[in-house]
Amino acid sequence: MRAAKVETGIRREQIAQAALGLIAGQGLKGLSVAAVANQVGLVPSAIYRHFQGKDQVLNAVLDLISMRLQENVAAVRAETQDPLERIHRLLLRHIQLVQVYQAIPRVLFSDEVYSGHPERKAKLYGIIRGYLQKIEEMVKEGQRQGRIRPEVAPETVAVMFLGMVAPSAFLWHLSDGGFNITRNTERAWKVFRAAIQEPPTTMKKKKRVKK
Amino acid sequence: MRAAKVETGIRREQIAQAALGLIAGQGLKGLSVAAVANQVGLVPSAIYRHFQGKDQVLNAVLDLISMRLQENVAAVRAETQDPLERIHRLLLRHIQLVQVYQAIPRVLFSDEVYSGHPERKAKLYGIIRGYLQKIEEMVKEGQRQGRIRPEVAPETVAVMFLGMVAPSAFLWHLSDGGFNITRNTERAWKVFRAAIQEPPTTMKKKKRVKK
DNA sequence: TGTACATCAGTGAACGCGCGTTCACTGATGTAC
DNA sequence: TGTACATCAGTGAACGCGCGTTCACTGATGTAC
Repeated sequence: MRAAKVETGIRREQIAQAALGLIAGQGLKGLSVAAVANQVGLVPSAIYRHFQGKDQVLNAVLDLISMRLQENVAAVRAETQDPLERIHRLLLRHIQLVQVYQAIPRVLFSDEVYSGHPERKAKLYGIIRGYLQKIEEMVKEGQRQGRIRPEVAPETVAVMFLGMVAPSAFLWHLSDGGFNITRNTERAWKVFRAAIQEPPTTMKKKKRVKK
Repeated sequence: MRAAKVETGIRREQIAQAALGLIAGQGLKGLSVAAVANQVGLVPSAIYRHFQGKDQVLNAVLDLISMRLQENVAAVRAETQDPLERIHRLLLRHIQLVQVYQAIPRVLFSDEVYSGHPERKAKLYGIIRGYLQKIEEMVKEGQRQGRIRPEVAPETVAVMFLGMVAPSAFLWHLSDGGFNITRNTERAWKVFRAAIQEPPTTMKKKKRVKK
C-alpha cells in the first residue's frame, strides 16, 4: 500500500521521533534506516527524500534531545523563583525524562554517535555545555541571593548535577528497573543540597518539617 | 608470514588486551575480529582457535575492566587506613584509569555491549555492583570510626562517587581533553567530602592548611 | 473553468561493502612405544 | 634414541547476512495560462 504524501517538514519530525523511539527500545544498533522507515510507514528509500542519509537522521535526534533538555530548563524557571528549588525540580524532571526517553543517556554516552564524526562530537559537546550553562546560571543566581555557598564553583555544581542523574539512570537501566532511582536520587539530593546550600545563620534550630 | 605458535592461554590474554586497546582508540565500532587479529599479528580466523566468537572476546574485555577496578580498590586499601582518604585516592585512581583506558567508560556506558544480550547485561551490572559494594564498605568503615556522617546511606555515597567520575570523564573525552578533569574532580571532591564528613566537634577553628 | 506542465513524496529492485564465521588444510610440538 | 601418531595453533579462501544507498519510475498536488 502506498503511503500518503506528506510534506517533508512533517516527515522529518516523524522520522526523528521514530528514530528516538527505536533507540529507546533497542539501543543504537536498533537504529537502522529500514526500521525507522517501517516505523513511519514508509519504505526505506523514502527516507532519502527527507534526509541526506542516516547521519542526518542522527543529527535530528540530537536536536530533539537538546530541545527536551531546554524545555525542562524553561519549565522549572517558570515554576519557581528559588534557585535551589529550581535545581531540585530540574533534577526530578531530568530523572523522569531519562526514564521515559531511555534513548537520551544511550545517545549521550554512546561513542557510536561521535567516534569518527568530529562535527557531531562537537555538536554533542555543545548541547551538553548548553545544558550545564543553564544550571550554572541558576547556581550563580542562588549565590547572588545568598542561598548557595559562594565558594563553590558554579561549573563544579553543574557537573555534579549531571553526576547525580547519569549513574542513577544508568544503574536503573542496567538493572532492568531493579535499582530504585527515585529513592536514590532523593537521598543524593539531600546530601548534595547540604553541601552547596548556605546554612541559615540566624535560625539555627530550624526543624525538619518535610513530610 | 606465519605467526609463531603460542599457547591458547597467552593468546586469550593478548586478544583481550588488544580488544581493549582498540575500543580505547576507535570506540566500540572499531572492535572487529579482523582488527583484533591484526593487532595480535594473527589472521582473523585464528581468533576462533581461542574464542568461540566475537561475543566471547567482549566478555573477556569486561573481565579485564573488572580486574582493573578491583586492583584500584586493593591498592588504596593497602595505601592508607583512613576510609575518607581511601575514597579520595580511589577517586584519583579512577580518574587516571579512565584517562589511560578510555575504553572503560565507553564499554560501561555503551548499550551496544548489552542490548540484546541479557547475560552480558547481568554480567556488567554485577561488575559495577561489585565495585559499588567495595566503596560502600569503605563508607561503613568510615561511619564506624566516626569519620563519616552516620545518616548518609552508604549506597548513596557509592553511587555519588560514580557520579563524580563518570560525567567528568565523559566531558573530558567529548571535549578532546579541553575539559579540565583533574581540577573539576578535585573541586567536586571538596564539596562532596564536606557533605559526608563528620565535622570535628572539638576543634572548630581548624584552618585550611592545604597547599 | 479547463488543460499542460513542474514539482515532489513514495516505491521497489539492485548494488556494494563490511564483517562475523566456517572449513579443509598446513605444520609445529608433544607423547607413546 | 628413533619412529608413528595425536594434538593443536595458524592459514586463506569462501560464505552469507545486514544494511546504507542509488536510481529510474509512479502518481498525486500545485501552478501558469
